[in-house]
Amino acid sequence: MATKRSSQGGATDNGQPAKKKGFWALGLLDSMKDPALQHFTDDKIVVIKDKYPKARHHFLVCPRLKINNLKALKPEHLPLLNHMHEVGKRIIKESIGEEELKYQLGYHAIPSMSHLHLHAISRDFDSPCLKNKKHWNSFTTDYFVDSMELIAELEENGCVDTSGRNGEELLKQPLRCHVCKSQFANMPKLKGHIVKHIKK
DNA sequence: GTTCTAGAAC
DNA sequence: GTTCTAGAAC
Repeated sequence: MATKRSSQGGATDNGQPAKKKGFWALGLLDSMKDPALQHFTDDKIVVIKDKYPKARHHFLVCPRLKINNLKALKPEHLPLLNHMHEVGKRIIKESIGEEELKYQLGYHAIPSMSHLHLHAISRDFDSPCLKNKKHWNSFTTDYFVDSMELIAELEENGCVDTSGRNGEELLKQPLRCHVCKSQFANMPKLKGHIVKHIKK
């Protein structure tokens, strides 16, 4: 067999160009529909486990309503955002259980995946899937938009404006421990360090 | 979002 | 020599 990379997402391999540009960016919509990945659902939202968790506990809270990004948010979405926040908080707490891990709830300023999704993630960041600077800075710099702050901004201004943040810049920031702010030259050194902050 | 890998960094 | 990052392809 001429084994190229096995095509994902049901694309055929015989020159059938089922591959649109950025097809992967819609993967979240497929994951939402897959009962095997659904951790919790109600009439407003679907909660799935992140396919590549960046910490010991990592969930995505997705509204059933189609909302493309933070820019599309309007005051009418506030009840939904509050609901996502509350359910996300409950689920991450339940998942963490007895462990003494903190957590954070929020959105990426410029997400890679289409469709709005709230990250509910424990703050150990102890995961083999957390591999590079972009991963790290997307959760530990202002690239990560805190859910409560986002809700407050929408309440005050009637919209969410992330144009003040330079996403590219934030992702290139030096690697710093999120607990003690120590700086590290590379990912292995950072990862070796952060586990020391986890109470066992 | 991930995987792969060239070449920079060590 | 090996480790690690970062950019292209997917």
